[in-house]
Amino acid sequence: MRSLKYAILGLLCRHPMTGYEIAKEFNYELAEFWYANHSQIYPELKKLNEEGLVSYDIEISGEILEAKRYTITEEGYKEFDKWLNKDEKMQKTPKDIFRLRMYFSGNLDMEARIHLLENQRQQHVKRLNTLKKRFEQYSEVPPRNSDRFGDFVVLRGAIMRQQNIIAWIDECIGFSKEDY
Amino acid sequence: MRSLKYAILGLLCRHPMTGYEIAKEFNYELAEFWYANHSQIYPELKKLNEEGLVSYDIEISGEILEAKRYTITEEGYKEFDKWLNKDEKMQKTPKDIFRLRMYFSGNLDMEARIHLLENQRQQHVKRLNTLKKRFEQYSEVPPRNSDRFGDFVVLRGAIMRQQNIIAWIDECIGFSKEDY
DNA sequence: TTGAGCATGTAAGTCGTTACATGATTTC
DNA sequence: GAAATCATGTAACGACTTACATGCTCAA
Repeated sequence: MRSLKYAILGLLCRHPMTGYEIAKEFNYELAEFWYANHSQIYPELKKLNEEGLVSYDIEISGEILEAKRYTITEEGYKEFDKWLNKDEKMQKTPKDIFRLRMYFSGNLDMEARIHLLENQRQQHVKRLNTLKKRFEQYSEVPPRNSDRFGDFVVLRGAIMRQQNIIAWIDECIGFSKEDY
Repeated sequence: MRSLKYAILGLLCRHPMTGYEIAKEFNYELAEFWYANHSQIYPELKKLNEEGLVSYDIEISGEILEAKRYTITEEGYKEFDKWLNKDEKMQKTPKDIFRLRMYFSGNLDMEARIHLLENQRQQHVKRLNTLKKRFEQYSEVPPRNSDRFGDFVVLRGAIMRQQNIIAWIDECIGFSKEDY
């Protein structure tokens, strides 16, 4: 499916970037729904360049240190736009190790089960608070044709997702504590 | 991490199964949070057998057709139990192509964006209805030390997750339609 | 001068998908 | 007799992770 290809092209639509900057982006804002390590990004950029979808200029910092600043080409933009407009089948529900564990939780006693749930809950609450903090920067919905609109809706989605997981965990804790 | 290993061991804790049956399970109930194809399962079972975590007996249907029915060993159960009790770090948020698309939706005009959202919404509603139907079999919460308890909580989690995604999509549609 | 961050790359290995490959049994 | 389902396996490829490998720049 070459998803990484489109993730990179999409970022380059905004403005030219180096591989290093793309990697940072993939480990901060985008990390809510996409990520990649530099070891995947550099080869992909090389490939995109060979395919004529991006080009680059070399920038020098100090005396020697080189950085390749990549720009999307006309052809690259066309391909990205085609992808962006394409209807897609809903993706398979993602694998979730914690849910797998809960699926098998009949093998656990009450204390162990609740311990696992509380531990997971705590981590998700922490995550949620980070997201909420980041959300504070938006005093209103950004213009819908701006880049910030995209940032805004996925951040909102990430918050809702976290809240939902916490609600589920709370239900699970409740079910585990009740006596039947 | 060998997650597939533990998914298989967990299933075999319930009762002995053939590779074919495991594959079916991974494409029906478990599909809400785990899945694997037979091409991954057969080699894994072979490996687990070599490691002494499972054993098998050969069953014959008709005249010739052989099936290997796998049973978890004492050692296999011990390893599974150790894994099940282990606290785990919250997993990275899963990759989500539709969210990636929405992140870049500033490049789309209103009609195109809403079209994508409506299309996705429809698929998620359909999925939700299937899940709700499956949920009807539970008139009450199953005993918490039974296998059905695990089935129940993950199904409940899948329903909540679907509802949440739909709520997010609806918000996105709302934001896209408003005028600023 | 030392450490954090900038910057790029490759290699080995694991995980997962799709396709290839074969054949038996049951049900209509 | 045909089709669906049972049953098992391998091969090739692509996606992703972890580790290896190197060297520069800037600020404290």
